[in-house]
Amino acid sequence: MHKRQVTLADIAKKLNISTATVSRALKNYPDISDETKRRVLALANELNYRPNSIAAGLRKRESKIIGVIIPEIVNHFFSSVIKGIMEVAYDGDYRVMLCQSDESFDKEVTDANALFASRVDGLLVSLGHETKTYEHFLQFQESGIPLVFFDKVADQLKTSQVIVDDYEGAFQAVSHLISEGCSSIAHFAGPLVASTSRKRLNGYKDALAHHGISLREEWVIPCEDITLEEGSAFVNRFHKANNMPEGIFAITDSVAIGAIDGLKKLGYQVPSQVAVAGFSDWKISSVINPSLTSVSQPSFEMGTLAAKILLEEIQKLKDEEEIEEQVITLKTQLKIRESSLFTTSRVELPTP
Amino acid sequence: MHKRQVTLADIAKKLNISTATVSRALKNYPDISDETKRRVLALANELNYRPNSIAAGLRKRESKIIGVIIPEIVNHFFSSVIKGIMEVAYDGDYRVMLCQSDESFDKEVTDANALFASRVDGLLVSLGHETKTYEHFLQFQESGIPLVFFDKVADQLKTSQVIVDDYEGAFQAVSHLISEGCSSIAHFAGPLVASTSRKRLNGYKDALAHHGISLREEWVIPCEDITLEEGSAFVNRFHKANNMPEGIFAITDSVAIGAIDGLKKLGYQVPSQVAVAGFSDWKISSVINPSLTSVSQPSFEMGTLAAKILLEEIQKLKDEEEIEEQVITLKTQLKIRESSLFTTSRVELPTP
DNA sequence: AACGATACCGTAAACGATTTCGGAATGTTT
DNA sequence: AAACATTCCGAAATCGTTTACGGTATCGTT
Repeated sequence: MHKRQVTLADIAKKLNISTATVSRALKNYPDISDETKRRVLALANELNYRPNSIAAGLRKRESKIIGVIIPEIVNHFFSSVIKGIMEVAYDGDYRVMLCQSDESFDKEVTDANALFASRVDGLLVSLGHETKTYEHFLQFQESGIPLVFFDKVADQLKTSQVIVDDYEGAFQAVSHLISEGCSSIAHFAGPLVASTSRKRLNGYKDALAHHGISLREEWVIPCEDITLEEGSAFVNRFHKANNMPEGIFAITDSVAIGAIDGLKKLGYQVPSQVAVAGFSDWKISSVINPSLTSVSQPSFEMGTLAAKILLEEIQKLKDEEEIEEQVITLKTQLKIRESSLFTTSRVELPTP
Repeated sequence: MHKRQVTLADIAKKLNISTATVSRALKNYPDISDETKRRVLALANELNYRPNSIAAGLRKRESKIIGVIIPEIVNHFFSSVIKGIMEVAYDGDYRVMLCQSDESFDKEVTDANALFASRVDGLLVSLGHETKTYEHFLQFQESGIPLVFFDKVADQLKTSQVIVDDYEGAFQAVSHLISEGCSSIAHFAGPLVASTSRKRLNGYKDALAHHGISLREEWVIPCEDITLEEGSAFVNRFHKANNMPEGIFAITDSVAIGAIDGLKKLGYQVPSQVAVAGFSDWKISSVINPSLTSVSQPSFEMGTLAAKILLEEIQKLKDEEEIEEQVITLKTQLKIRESSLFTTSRVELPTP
């Protein structure tokens, strides 16, 4: 094992005082004389004493750690959320234990158990696609450990949530495509077990209905991996079927960008033949060609907000105050760019 | 505070045995009778007992946590590295405590101290730009806690490192631009305190020298934030000075993409008037227009490798074996795409 | 009957910090 | 001088698990 590290007892012994006094001196308690404080501080500094927060955690029954479970970290949206979480955690003097479920239910369960075993003071979760049951989160609720969901949430559980208005965002994006002249719009959807995917799909459907456009089931294709490749593959499929819509609304920007790429390679003009809109507004989406119309989600704010709510609940728990669950819905913003500016130079497609 | 959670003592009392026996039964020690094990397991299950790894950590003097410090998480390269780290950690039954220094030296120091206080069993670090001194990492070395650097490393410290061959990658990229016909090449460099930035700069310089092209200092501009905007701003600066090079080698893809965007807006043809190459090979780089030539770094492998080395060192420490520092250099791969395919339709620029 | 081997389990001391309770010493007030 | 307040500090319990050490009971062996 490692070399023994400096402890309170080491300092206490050298100064011929008790560990209690050392502990209090270091924490600047009022009932320790300035002289003693000075001596303790000096020696602690000299010996390079570092408090052992594991020991403190055991005694105080708090770890100063918050757990985070997300489906995937290599993802602009989630990494932004995490950044937001980490900033708030840092300011509140909390550490972040990060787990990636990799969209696997088993991993999510294992991670939840591991975080519980680590006695995190609170937990932030965005669910994976496979998750349909929530027993692995019950232990937190039963033990009274605050739990906040964000983005992909568990509606069945009574917890705080921070989500974006996926429905409204999708509705706006599709309405925009329609107002630009698209009379037929396909949707490259997400895996429909995800709450976000379902809400976007509903927004898509309702926008069509609202504008009197009938839904065609074959134009709703759910992605599995949500990749550039899928976007490309789907437009190829349409092309082969000789059934290309005038607009495409994709579950996220990667799929939209893949679609644009596929369309270009097939010889279609974007947006004059097929307009495209995405979701998430990746940094990159504004500089690609054509720049991509997309629904911007406040990912960083989602992270800070979720973390703030969690820390608040942790604090209230300490103070034995009542916790009431909050559900916060953040507004999206439609960023209109070249990929959907349809009317400028509309080119008729051959009728299928 | 939270509700009391089930402990070994609870189980022991109910079964009228000692906590020691319960502990051993749960860990399947051979000197506990099957009957007792059965009863303990059954009750533990019924009460939904969860081991408190904080207590275990204190007693065993190991936390089963590895710390990770990176400059920035909203970044494809780093998030991929983290993904690699987390996979290895997961398989080795370690938890990951993640800190983001935000390129701030003070935050890096605070994070290092916090991770030390949490008694992580090992630490993985990629340094921030501002870091010039390394005292905050000495405590780990002095306490014998394994420390592995990756990407942005501290050469002054005697630790294992996993890096990519930035020099060679840059050399290849610049040589490629030259072979495509660029007789003048600018470099949008990174902050030169970073080891990676310096190596890429050296690769750039040596490639020029190797091909008999003289270096022009005004064509080496160090970025500060490494953003799309900087790439754009720099080409604007060249344009205003009426001094546009035939090729641009950017420290990373975001800067390259920003440069391409800026060039387009200024009316330049890419690559026929100005060729561009980036570094990192972001996912997005292959689908933008023109697709971006870039040096691909094995980020995921870097993460898995660094984590594996760290876990090995932790294991060796336990077994009291000798640890010898390894320095592993991963090869880059030049992905040649449209943005640098110069010769096809070379257009002369007006002489400055 | 005496001894050793084996199987099974308990005692108690760690791990390092925190905190409750209280004690001693000094000063202050009546 | 007695009573009280204040200042400063220590003893010891505590958090929950692990583990070195030892103890008892049972059985087989000679």
